[in-house]
Amino acid sequence: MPYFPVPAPRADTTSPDVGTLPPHERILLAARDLFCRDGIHATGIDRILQEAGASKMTLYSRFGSKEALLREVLVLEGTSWRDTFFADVLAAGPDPVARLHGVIPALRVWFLGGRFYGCAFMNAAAEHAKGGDDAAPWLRDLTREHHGAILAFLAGLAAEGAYDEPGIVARQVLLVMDGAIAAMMVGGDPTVLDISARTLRAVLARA
Amino acid sequence: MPYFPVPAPRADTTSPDVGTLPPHERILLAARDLFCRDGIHATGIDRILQEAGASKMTLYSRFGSKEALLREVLVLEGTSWRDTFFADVLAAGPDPVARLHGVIPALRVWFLGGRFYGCAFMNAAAEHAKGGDDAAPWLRDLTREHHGAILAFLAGLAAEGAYDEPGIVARQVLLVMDGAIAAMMVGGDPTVLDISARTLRAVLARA
DNA sequence: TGATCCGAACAGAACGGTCAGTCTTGTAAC
DNA sequence: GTTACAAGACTGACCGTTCTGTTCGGATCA
Repeated sequence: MPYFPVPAPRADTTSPDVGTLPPHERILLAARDLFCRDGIHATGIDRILQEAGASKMTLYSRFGSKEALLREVLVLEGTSWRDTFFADVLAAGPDPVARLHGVIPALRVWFLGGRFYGCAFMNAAAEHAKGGDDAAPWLRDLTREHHGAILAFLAGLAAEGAYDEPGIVARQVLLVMDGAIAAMMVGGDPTVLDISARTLRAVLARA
Repeated sequence: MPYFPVPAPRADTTSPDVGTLPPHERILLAARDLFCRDGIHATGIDRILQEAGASKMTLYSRFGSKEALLREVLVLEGTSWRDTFFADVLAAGPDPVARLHGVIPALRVWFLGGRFYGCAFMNAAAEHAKGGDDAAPWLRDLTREHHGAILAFLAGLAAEGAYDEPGIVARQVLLVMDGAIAAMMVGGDPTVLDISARTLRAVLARA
C-alpha cells in the first residue's frame, strides 16, 4: 500500500495554492512555516510578506504587530496539528488501547513527513525569556491550552480503555510524546520512536 | 577589601565571584546565563558585555564572533551540566538501579534550583534553522556529543544493574528525561516529575 | 628605587546592515 | 469613488563587528 497520508510532495513552497487564498490566510500560513522552520526572531517581516505575496499594510492592518501574528500562528498551528494528530491516532482502529499505542505511528507520520521542525510551542518557548520581567505569559497560556486539549483527548481514550487512572495515563503518554519530539528535534533521529514505543508499552502494561 | 574590579555588584548577578575571574571566563558565564534565560537572538553582544563587565575588544579577540562564543558556551554548559547531574545521580546511593531512579531527584534539583531555563541544546536547536541551507551542523554535532555522554553514563549504570539491554534502557531513561525537561520548560509545572518517576518505574520494572 | 615600556583590558565611537513599524503612492476591481 | 491591496520608501532603533583611544599593572633596566 504505497499511499502515505502525509502533507506535501512539494519542492520548497510553503503551502499549496497559496495564491488563491485571501491575504490574511496567506500571511498566516507563510508565517507559520517560517517561524517553525527558521525561528521567530530569525524570521523578518519582509521575508514573511515576500513568501506570502502580501504587503506590509495588509499585515499590520490585519494583525497589528509581529507578536500578535505569532499568537494567531500558534493558535492555528495548535488546532491544525491536533486535528491531524488526533485523526492519525484514531485511524489506528476502534480499540481505545490500540489508539493509545497509535500515537507512535501518528508521530512517525509527522516526523517523516518532510516538514518536521519540532513543536511550535517548544520552539516559541525556547526563543522567549523564561524568567524575569519580559517573559510572555500569553505564550505559556496558549501552550497550556494546547497541552490541555491533547491531555483531554488521551484521557478520553484511557477512560474508554478502562484504565484506573486515565488522567495519569494521559500525562504519561504525553510525557513520552514530548520526549520523542524533543529528541527528534535536537537529534533528528527517528529511531527514537522505537524507544518511545517500547516505553509506551511498559507504561500501558503497568497502568 | 572593598576593591572590586568589575562594574556592578548587582543583586541579580549571574554567577557568584564573577569579579575575580579573568575576562574570558566572565564573558563565557554571562553569555551562558543570558543565552539560556533570554534566548540567543534576543541577547545582544552589548548586554553580555555589560553583564560580564568586559569590552568588545576582549570578546572579539578571544572568541572571534558571537557564533563562536555560542559554541564555547554550549561546550561549557554541556560539561558543567553533566558534572552536576551525574554527581546528583550518583548521590542516590551505591546501588545502580537506585541511581537510575535517582535521575528524578537529580532533575528536581535542577528544576527547582531557581535557574532552570530549559536544556541549552534544545533552546539553541529551536532558535536555529532546522532545514534548508543555513542550518548549523556544528550545533547538531555538539548536541549528539552531549546526548552521547549522557547515554554512556546511563548505559553504564544499566549494565551494572544487570539489565539485559543497557543501551536500550539508557535511551528509555533519556527519553523520560527529555520529556520532563521539555514539559517543564513549556509548562513550568514540576509535578511532571511525578509522572516521570512513575514512567521510569514502569520502564525499569519491565526492562 | 624609579623611569620606561608593553601588553591586556576597558571604554566607546562608528559602520553597514537589518529590524519592526509607518506612511505614501500606484493600481485594479467593483 | 471607494475599497483593497501591492510595492516600496522611510524612520528610529538595534544588531554584530571593527576601530580608535585610554587606562593600568607589571616586567625591564638604569
